Amino acid sequence: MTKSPQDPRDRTYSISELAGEFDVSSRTIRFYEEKRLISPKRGKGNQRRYTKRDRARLKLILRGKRFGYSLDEIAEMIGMTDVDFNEVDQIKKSLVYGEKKLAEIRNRIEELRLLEHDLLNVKARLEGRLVQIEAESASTE
Amino acid sequence: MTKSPQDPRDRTYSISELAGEFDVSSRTIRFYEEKRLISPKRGKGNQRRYTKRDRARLKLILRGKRFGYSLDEIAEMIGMTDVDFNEVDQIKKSLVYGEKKLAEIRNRIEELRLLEHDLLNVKARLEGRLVQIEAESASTE
DNA sequence: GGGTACTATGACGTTAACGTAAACGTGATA
DNA sequence: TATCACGTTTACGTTAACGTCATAGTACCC
Repeated sequence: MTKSPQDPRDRTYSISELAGEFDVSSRTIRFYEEKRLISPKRGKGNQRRYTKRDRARLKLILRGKRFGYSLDEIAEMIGMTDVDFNEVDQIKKSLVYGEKKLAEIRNRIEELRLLEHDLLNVKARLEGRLVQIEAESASTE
Repeated sequence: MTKSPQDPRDRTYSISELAGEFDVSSRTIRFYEEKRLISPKRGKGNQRRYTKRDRARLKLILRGKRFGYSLDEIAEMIGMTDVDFNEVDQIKKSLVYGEKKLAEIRNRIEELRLLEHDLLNVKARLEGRLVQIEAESASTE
């Protein structure tokens, strides 16, 4: 299986296509470019063309944001995926950094479980209270 | 088991105690008060005294922040825990809201798993590359 | 080739979430 | 009672992350 001249995987996107898909403004995407988080090529008339890879990157940025990471932190994380694939030291550093991030993520998952647990408790108490109120009103009818 | 006049559970905290414990500034805690996220009583000389309940609330606020929730969103969530315990409609509304939040949390857990997965992939590729480099250098020694 | 819909580049505006500094009160302690 | 360490309010400053123009080029369609 080789690539034909017009492989569908070579598809690119305009800025507003991506903006629409991910529900952010074009300005936002350009802003990410200013901050060097993403670097699309330019096509006809100097317009930005985003590859699938660019698209995946944007997705990652937005995902990071949803977890409260700042753009600077995300830039670091992304840097990790852009390691010069030949520099041994770089690779080793990236692995260490990656381990840290993994630990962080696992921590967050744990914390979310705790939060879920808290909310379930509140819910149980509220439901209990509802039953109680019903019982009371039934006894006074 | 009843409460003695000086039950240790009645312990309160000063603002800097909490600030120290949670590693935020006093200003930050006061700011949360401005935004009505927390409402400590005042003690001697008009100083803020935080109960265990206040402390738990602060913890919740900070946890929410770590997940990228804005203070306004956190205010809403907290509102849920302060429901008037006698208003049936309020309780029902809170339950619906709680369900939404639970779904959100479960989504986030899923997304974090995906992120973890992505990072593990990157890691595997980097490690593979390391082995490859070693093999190359060994063959040219 | 004229309209219209999209895009690019500035540049300034806005908002949330604090930081920082001033000016002052309070409480324990030497 | 003077000196701290800590607290209070008020107010202005700062930064990240965009929003919102204005101005101008471009592209596709009839």
